[in-house]
Amino acid sequence: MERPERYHHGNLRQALLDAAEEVLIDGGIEALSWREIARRAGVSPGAPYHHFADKAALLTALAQQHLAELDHRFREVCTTHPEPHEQLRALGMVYVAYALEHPAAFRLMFRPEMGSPFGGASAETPVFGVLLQVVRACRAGATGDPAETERVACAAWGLVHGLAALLLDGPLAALATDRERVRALVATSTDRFNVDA
Amino acid sequence: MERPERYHHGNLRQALLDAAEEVLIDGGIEALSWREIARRAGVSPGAPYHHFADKAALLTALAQQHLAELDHRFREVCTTHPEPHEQLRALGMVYVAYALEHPAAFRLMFRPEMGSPFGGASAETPVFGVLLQVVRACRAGATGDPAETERVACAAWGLVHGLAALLLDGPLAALATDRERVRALVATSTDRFNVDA
DNA sequence: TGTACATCAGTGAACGCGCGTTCACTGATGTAC
DNA sequence: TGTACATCAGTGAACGCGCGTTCACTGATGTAC
Repeated sequence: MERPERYHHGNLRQALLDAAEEVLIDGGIEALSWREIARRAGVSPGAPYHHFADKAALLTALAQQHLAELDHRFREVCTTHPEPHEQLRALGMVYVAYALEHPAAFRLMFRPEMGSPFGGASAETPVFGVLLQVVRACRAGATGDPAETERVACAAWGLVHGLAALLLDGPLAALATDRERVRALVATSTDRFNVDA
Repeated sequence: MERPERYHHGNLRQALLDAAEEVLIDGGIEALSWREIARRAGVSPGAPYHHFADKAALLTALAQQHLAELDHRFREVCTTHPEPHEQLRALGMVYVAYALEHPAAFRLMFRPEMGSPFGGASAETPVFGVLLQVVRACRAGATGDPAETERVACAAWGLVHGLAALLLDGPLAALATDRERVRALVATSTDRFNVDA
């Protein structure tokens, strides 16, 4: 926020990302213009080009930053909960909570023009990688079809992602502010989903 | 498409909606500008104002048109399948299929700036109304908590909505073209979700 | 330690663009007598 | 059936706007000697 009043900002790259985050919070995705971001960072509209090739590059970087944070929270969940089924339930809660906590950023990650910052659905994919591991742990020992395991992981993701999406921009928006009802909805959802082989 | 070459178009309102649908198909939501829609309808940029208050009104009407179509398909499913659990499975398939068939329109319905054309999640809500009815039928006879029934319906919606969203704009996009794998994924998802009381 | 100079990271004015919307207008249509 | 006229549904030029990006520039920094 503070104007630099000088050349050589120091770390304009991160400052731009922070400014973009601010814009995202204040005005949503609509407000996310190159010029507005530069304005917030207290810098001329040409300056960002020294750090990002274009607007898309900046937004991609921002989305990836959030993705990394969500991945971090996922891993945390796994260390604080011992049992895989418990982990799964907690992951769902964390996922929906993150979406409600950072609505605009969450939407940004799934904008069609972003080209899916996740990059796919494999064990190496951030966020999904953790989910897949936990689903595998739930099904460990059983002689299940690996393809089915993957489908189950995708379905589990779909479940919580759908809840998040409906709460943010869908007909469940009215519920989003009631933390307890959201909690109950997510609990019902995950409890009724059978991961086991 | 055909230029009118005359005043008094006849049914410009629907022609504009058709043109907007075309734009949506060809260029996605990004391309959906007021001027482009008028251009496609073969009409000057001022003309649409006789039929829609502004751009938002046109887009809302378009979204509602799709919503009505999806609702129609939902009701069809209920008449062609006798058993509620079967209906539920079929509804999931239809929902995801509609999203993949009309990707841009599906996205449009859930754009935050659209203010959710659904309008909520009650028995009167299009699409969800049918879903709720079917979930109730699945749980008929049991002495379940009505609030739980509603949560289950929301969860079921979340499940298929999430799958659709991940297939359209998420990490499952690569799967979207493989109809058989999509089918299997949706089947796994719904089969593993327990609606019963 | 001091100086010369290349490089880096900013400025700010300017570009062309397509946008949504307005407005005075005009031709076609429908109605009253 | 013919005419006068109000109303409806278009035209197309114009508005101001903010946008992403470019560009010649300039001040600050770091390095070599």
